[in-house]
Amino acid sequence: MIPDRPLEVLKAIVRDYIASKEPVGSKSLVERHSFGVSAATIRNDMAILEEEELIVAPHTSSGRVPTDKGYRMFVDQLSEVKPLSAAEKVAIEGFLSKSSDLDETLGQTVRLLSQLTNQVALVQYPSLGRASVRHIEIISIDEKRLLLMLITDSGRIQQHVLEIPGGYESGDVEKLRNMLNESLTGKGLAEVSAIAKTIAQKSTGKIKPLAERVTPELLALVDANSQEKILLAGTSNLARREDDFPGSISPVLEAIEEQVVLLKLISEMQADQHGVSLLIGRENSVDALSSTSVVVSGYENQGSEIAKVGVIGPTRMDYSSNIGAVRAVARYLTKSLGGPQ
Amino acid sequence: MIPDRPLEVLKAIVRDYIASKEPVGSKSLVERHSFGVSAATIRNDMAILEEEELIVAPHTSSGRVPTDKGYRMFVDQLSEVKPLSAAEKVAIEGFLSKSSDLDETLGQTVRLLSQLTNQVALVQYPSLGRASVRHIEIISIDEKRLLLMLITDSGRIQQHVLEIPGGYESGDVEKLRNMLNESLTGKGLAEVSAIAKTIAQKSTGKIKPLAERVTPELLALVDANSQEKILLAGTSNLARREDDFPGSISPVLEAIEEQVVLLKLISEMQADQHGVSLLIGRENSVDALSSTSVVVSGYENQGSEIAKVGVIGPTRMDYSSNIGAVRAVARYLTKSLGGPQ
DNA sequence: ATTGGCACTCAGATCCATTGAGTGCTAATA
DNA sequence: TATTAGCACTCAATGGATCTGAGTGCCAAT
Repeated sequence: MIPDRPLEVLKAIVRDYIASKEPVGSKSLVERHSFGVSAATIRNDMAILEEEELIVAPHTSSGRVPTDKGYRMFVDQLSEVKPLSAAEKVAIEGFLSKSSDLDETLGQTVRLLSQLTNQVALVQYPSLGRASVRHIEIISIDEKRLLLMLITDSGRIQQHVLEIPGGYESGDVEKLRNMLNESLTGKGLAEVSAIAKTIAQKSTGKIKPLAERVTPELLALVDANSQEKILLAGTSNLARREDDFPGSISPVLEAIEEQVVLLKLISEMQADQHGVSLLIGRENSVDALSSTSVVVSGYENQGSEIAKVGVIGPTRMDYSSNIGAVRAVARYLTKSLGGPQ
Repeated sequence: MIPDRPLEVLKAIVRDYIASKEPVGSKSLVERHSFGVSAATIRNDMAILEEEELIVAPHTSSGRVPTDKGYRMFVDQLSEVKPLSAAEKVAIEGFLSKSSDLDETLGQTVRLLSQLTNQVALVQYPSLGRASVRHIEIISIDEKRLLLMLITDSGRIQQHVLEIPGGYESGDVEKLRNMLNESLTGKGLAEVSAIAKTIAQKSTGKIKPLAERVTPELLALVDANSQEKILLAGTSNLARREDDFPGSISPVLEAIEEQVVLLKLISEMQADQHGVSLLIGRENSVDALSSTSVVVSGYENQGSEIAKVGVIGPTRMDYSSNIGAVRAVARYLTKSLGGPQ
């Protein structure tokens, strides 16, 4: 539909605009790229692009700026993403090497990604939806308090302190723990609810009150944590690009801090071509984020995607390297979880 | 040293400036407050204040703005802080009522405080420095992996997954756990290091390799977590007050995200008069934070201060209500920890 | 000690002319 | 038919120049 050279012109416009932040005109275009044609010809091509709403002129007579649609075409045309530099690879490897628990890993990942891209990085905690129980533990803290823990196969650990006003006997606790583990280990979280209830009912004698105290808390734990969660890093990177946002950045920051919104956004995204999915500008439904783009990729554990990791920044971002970084980090994260975890 | 009326004038200037963001002049001052004297008189008073560097004129002939020193005098004169509104009290009580573990409590606290004050709120995790061991737990995750947990008396829970390439026997694990708990429960974290080492040495037979694998990790756990930690919320509140920062907010945001800097800052602060301590503008040593003020208060567990909670915002902030909110939240937090925890 | 009066200052708003990068169109050219 | 040179036109941005007004500092009078 769109001829070849105009497409090249679009790419050049996007690249120049990303680099300079200035609307780019026909003259500077022929200077910086060797199209082998004159500025007038480029102008004709630009007329086509404008016709297709891939670029717009901010003011009647100034250079052109890519529209969301223009950026979209640009990234869809992107045949290969910018590979990471050696230094960046070293950074990733270095971080990968330390095996540690999920919390630490995700915390480090998100900071790493934000430094790599100079954008706001985000990582979603593995959703408990598809997870299954690896282990349930009940630990005595003191005479009247127990710590209930739920460990899932994705490595996520949830805990809650519960008080037993009347105290408890450690033998009972152990029995209950064994009962719970026997019937729940390996089960999907969705099933926990039903099973745990029958355990509470079936239990007899001294254990019964304890079981009736503990199982609701266990359900609350499952529940409270099928609640998704996102880790953010590098918010100040957004502020540094202040002038990429019309008016003020504060609504943008507010929207980003609003986990629910972000979660909805990224969970609806489906990976495309490069294993990475992105929303450009108004492609996302959140008004405050209309001048930002989101780049995410899924990361996996045991072969299936468990959550997403990515960055969010101004529409005028370096898509190529951001896509590269997000993809790389997602892969390494997958590897990292597959290994020690 | 400074006569009465000029002091009143200073207070009025601070209040008006906080409310309006406009440099305040003698005329508007006599209009809005009933000093019972003329503008010319106020001007004389202002000359005194300027002499003392409590106020400055941004431009040769415009109204005056408080200096850091002026704000300082203002808060030191503050006899009583603004009490919380009924709605705010309800909010705090509501949040207090849910007993939950430390992570949740702190997370909710920091969000609450940020909403209450419309500032960036921060809460420091209880420092492990003075904490002592409440319980050590080792949980089997699967054949080759153990989860090591350290629970301190402040309720902080630390965990780390460790791999035992050669596998282990559950009996050994239990023995080791008992040994560790017997000798470490109740001990201060500082002592853990020495004691744990002797345990590793004294242990014999089958347990020895396991002990030698586990104790270093335990130390790492103690170590990694005497590393202080801060929780932040409401970063966008800073952005909303963009124009209170000369140039750009981004260096401010960067400084705030830099936990180390923040930690150093607040750990050096000593509570004064209202049980709250504050750093105003350049009173703090971080350059990027020269136009912000920090308001913190300590919160306690078992009678001694374990960490700090507070807000950070532009120097031009409503000190009275922020001090009130921080103090209230610190108290409730103390109560909340004293109760369920 | 306080006040009215007055000359003075200076940031900010408003207006205007200039500049120049960039456009769209047309007629000529390959 | 595609490309190009040429040209008139547009309009944001820039830089004075001028005006305005809030606010000051000072002095003489009370």
